[in-house]
Amino acid sequence: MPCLGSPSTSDQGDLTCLNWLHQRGNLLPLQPLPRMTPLPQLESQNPTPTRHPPSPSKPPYSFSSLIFMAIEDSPDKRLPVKGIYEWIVNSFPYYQAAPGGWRNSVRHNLSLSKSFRRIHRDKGQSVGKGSLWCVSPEYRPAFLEVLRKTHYYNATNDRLLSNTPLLEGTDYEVPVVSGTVEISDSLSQTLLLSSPSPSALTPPLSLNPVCPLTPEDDELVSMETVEYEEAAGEEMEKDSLSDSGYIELHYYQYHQYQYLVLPGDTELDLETVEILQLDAEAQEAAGSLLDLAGGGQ
DNA sequence: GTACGCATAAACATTA
DNA sequence: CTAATGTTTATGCGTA
Repeated sequence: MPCLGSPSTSDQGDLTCLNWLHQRGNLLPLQPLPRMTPLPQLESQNPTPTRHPPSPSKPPYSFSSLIFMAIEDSPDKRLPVKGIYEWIVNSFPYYQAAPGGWRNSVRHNLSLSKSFRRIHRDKGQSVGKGSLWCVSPEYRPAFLEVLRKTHYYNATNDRLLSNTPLLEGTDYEVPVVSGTVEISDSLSQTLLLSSPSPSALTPPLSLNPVCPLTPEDDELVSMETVEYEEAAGEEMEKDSLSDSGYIELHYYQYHQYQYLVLPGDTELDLETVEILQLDAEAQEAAGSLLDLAGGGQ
């Protein structure tokens, strides 16, 4: 599905689209990152840095945002912890020299935040330790909003930033989204149109689940698999059914209206969908969305 | 003063 | 056993 909102005519969805985010060069600082203390291997490659303070300062992004960007920047929209580490280190040299505690913070965020979901690796594909992590689709708009605000703050406060200790000497501005930015095919499939509601907290029902819980992806636990295994009485991951990926898989968006299409073509309005999402999360391992919908099918 | 979000540290359990 | 990973608790700080 193409990016709704007619990219050629609409600027509205630009910042909610991740075209700028997906492009490594756009996501990351366009200029070499300044650093406060020399990083030998990098300094040797760039012996004459321009206008650089000696050391990289801390990026203006929270750990949650960093994790989000790392996952979003991955081809499959899912990363192991190690992959998240690597992305952060590669993207923000601050963390190359930073004490190791930030890795603890990353893991802490992954575990504690409802924004991220853990996916068990397939046994056959289990190369390396641990699980893969993805972004919960319903939290993606909030992340985008945070990044957008960070972007605007940085983009419109250059002078202020230069006087702000936290950002002093940094160039972490997320580039202004341009309508001419090329969009990869895979990303264009996941572009979402911002909700008509101005509220960033309103889940704007992405067109595709960012957390790729697609049935055809045999590396992940599809909802069909969940239902099957639950029916078979096998022990399931605690919150797998509360994963709104089931809902997201059936999202369609028609112009400004969004519907949840339940199996059986039952359409619900946005408000009902949101209630259902909340209920689904509150009632983890709830047996049936149809039951939540009030008898349903 | 309080609540909240975030960062950080640490202890502990699990797993490859 | 070791290291990586994952969970949980505690604490401090800044901000609304």
